[in-house]
Amino acid sequence: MAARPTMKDVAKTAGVSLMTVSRVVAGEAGVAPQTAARVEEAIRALGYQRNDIARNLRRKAQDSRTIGLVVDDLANPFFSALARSVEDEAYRRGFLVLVGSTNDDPRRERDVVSAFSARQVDGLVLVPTGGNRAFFRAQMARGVKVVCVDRPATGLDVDCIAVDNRAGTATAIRHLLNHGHTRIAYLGDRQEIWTQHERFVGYTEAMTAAGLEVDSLLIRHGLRGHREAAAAVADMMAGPNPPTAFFSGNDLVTLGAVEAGASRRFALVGFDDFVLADKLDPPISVVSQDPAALGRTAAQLLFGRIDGDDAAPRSVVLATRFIDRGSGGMAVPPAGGVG
Amino acid sequence: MAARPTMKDVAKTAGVSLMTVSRVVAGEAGVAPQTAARVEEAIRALGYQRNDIARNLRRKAQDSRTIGLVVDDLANPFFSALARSVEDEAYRRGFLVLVGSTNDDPRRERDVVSAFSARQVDGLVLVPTGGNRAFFRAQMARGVKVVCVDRPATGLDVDCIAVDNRAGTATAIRHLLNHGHTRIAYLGDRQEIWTQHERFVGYTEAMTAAGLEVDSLLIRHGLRGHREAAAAVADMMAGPNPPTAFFSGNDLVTLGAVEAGASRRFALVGFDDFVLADKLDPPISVVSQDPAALGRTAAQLLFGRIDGDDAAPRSVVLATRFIDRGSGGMAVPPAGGVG
DNA sequence: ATCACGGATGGTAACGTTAACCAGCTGAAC
DNA sequence: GTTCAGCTGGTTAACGTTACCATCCGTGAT
Repeated sequence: MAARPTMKDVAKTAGVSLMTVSRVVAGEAGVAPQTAARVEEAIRALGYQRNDIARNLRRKAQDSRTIGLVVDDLANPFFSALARSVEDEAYRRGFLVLVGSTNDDPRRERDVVSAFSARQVDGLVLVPTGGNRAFFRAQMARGVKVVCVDRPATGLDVDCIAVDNRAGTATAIRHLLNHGHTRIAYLGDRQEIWTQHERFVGYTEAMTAAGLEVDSLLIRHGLRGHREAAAAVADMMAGPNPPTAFFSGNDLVTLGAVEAGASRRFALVGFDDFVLADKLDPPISVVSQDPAALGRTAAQLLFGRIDGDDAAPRSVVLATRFIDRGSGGMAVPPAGGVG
Repeated sequence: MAARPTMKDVAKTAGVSLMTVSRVVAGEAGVAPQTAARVEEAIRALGYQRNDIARNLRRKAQDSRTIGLVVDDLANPFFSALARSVEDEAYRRGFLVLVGSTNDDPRRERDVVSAFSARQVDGLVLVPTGGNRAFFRAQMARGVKVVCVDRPATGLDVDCIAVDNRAGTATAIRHLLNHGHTRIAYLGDRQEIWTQHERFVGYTEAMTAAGLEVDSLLIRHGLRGHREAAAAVADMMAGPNPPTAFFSGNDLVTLGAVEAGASRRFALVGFDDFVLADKLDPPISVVSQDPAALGRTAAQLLFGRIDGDDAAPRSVVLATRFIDRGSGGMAVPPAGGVG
């Protein structure tokens, strides 16, 4: 409860001026060793710690050594892995990280980013919701550097790190086609989420390229979480002429499909790798991406910007990796099709 | 790049004094509606946003509306679920959250907490490494409120939220005993981690209570991550007189055991529930705890402290839940023991 | 003895905001 | 017409730090 000691207190105790204390604390040259020792001693005695709020205010020209990290949901393994690698990069550079989850809600995104910006963050690693275009433009005009991860910010001229969602999905679909599947269902989260849209386009393109029509009865968007996904699968399987294979647009949806299809009734390939995918029966084939690499790259790009890199916005596309574990070959229909 | 507008700029544009702007921005009464409107207009025109760094400096008596969250590893699903619920509570109250991972390294913990404290956080939700006792005492003397989660801070008089690790473990061990197992191996992370120690004690007590000797060949501490755990299992199973059952001290170790025992060669019960545990073959029985509840409770307690609650430190113990999925009944030895 | 110089230290003003007063103005009551 | 209350708005001084400049002292050259 005792008021925190300030440089003034330290100065009084050490019998020197405020400025000398400031110099010692900042590790600047130009202080005699004995004087410095006396100051250090006073600092220890009082338990003094610099107030970085005051410091940041005074030297506002410099950066505040704080960044903001805004993701969809911190509890999601994909985003938490990403967050950890952003935090590691920040720690290496002596930066602090403010975090916020948006829940894919533009209003909460706005709240969070606004609060971060009021705290004078130097930059943001952002998984954008898709809203708040004008708002972000205003933030960037104020000097806040922004780097998008996982999804680009539509209509915003910023750096972006993401994977090639279309190509990754197309590979997965071709894998299913090669196993003889033609009735391949698509399960995805809300189409407004850029990654989901891209993956759906990849699905459509791969199907069309194979000369197949996309059956709208086999398409489900807007699946939030595994429960809804499981229900969608059960629903489709109960209908007439069910699919023989499913493509799932993210890890949670894949989980739902696994729950619904524990009895090997259909083939399944999902986007995003997940823990124990290889230990299931059958092991699940996936399109895998590396969230830690995404986070690391994003952070590095952001710190480059903070250090003054003002080249044109970059767009980094990382590759996905298809991991064939066998689940694409289940329940292959007899040759000849359904005619 | 343009310098951020300040209240001064807004005042000039609106043709009022600085104080009037401050009052409008803070939403204080005592400003005529028309004047306020003029100020609002200027704010919009300039894109003004309050500088909370300056604000916090001036009103240091009040709190800075920022808390720090320090966990072992943000990428670990357990901690990320906890983090998300802490963040939700903070968001509801208009607080910001700084995060840091310690990697169970007291030095990094110290770095991170020190930086948070220099930023004048009002409180900390902390998963303590076990080191830095004196350091934390100093921080708390400065007025930083601390609440520990998952593990108590030994020798520190602070609030703590954790589960009953001994009782949870004992339940698991008794479950295995009831299935006829007597050679039950213990696999855990570093014993210096409080939870691991507690779980080991629970194991020992349950074994002794059943009149069984604890065979040191069946004990492995210090397993960091699933890979080491899998190797430990393989090693034990290859030895003479292998165990018929394993208890694993955390989720990652359980994962390793699953990897090593995919072929149902032994019984297994683990601490911490995990995604897909029920979809494995066999489904894995676990002692489950609720990380979101831990985080929520910790945050609520912390905000209570920040709001002035200065009652004696509380210790909240949440119950664990044993989920029997069948993996405890595998490979039951023939009655009569090993003689 | 004087001067220039460099290293050490101190004084002062700012950073952007708010707390605590204080000064006008209006209008109503006497 | 004076007074006082009530409201609006302004002035000043902080918060804890650092940028900038001034001062002081000892040394060596002239």
